[in-house]
Amino acid sequence: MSIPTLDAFQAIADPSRRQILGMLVKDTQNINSLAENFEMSRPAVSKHIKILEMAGFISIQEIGRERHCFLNQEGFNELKTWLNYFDKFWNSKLKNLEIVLKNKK
Amino acid sequence: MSIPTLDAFQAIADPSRRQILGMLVKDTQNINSLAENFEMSRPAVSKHIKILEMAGFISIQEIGRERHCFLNQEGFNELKTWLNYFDKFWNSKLKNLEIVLKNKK
DNA sequence: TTTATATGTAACTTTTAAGTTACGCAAATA
DNA sequence: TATTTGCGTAACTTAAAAGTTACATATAAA
Repeated sequence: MSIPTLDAFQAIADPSRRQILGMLVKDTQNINSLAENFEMSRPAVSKHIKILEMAGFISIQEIGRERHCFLNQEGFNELKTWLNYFDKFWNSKLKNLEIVLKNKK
Repeated sequence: MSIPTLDAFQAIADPSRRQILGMLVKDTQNINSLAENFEMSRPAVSKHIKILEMAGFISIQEIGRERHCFLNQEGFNELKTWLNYFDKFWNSKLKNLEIVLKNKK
């Protein structure tokens, strides 16, 4: 785990981290209740959460000694922006096809 | 590099691989012309391309001894599907807010 | 037909990521 | 106030990813 990355793409590369995000769709959860769902140790889950937080996928609200995790749209938006860039490509390809078909007529 | 992964999320985790995808937006390119843009060796680029292909981000058309790479929508769609799942979450959060505001009036 | 080009692959090294255990510390509870 | 709970972190190990060089091979060009 070592140094946590800030990169959104790397953050979601790990299946456990995607699973954590999936769990937070339903409820806000603290670190321990998230960790209960995994085979791995709590510190391991804790590190995953740190990576997700730094990459903008989750935010954490500290309530006493507990840390409540919830989804943060930022990270997701970063991915969307990237995907949108390629959508322009598909759209222009589609347009080219239309032009070709039009000329054939 | 070793065994190429089939996972779309892992495929785009690597910055060089995202760069390769970016290069293919403009033109279909063969392996060598893609490799020219990188500091790393050609075999390294070749392996990245294999991973991108297996994850459904690019397709390859063999023309003689050359292999022409172009974007494939499949991989991108896999990511979109994943993101859409979370969009439901944001939408329901928004709806809850609307209900709260409505009740306040 | 010799040579150059475009590639894949195997064997290896290096780097990085992911996990572990052992600890410390502050907040809640008994 | 002693104890339990909910964490973070450091030090370490293991596993996987990313890169390298050295080859082999098929196609194209001289």
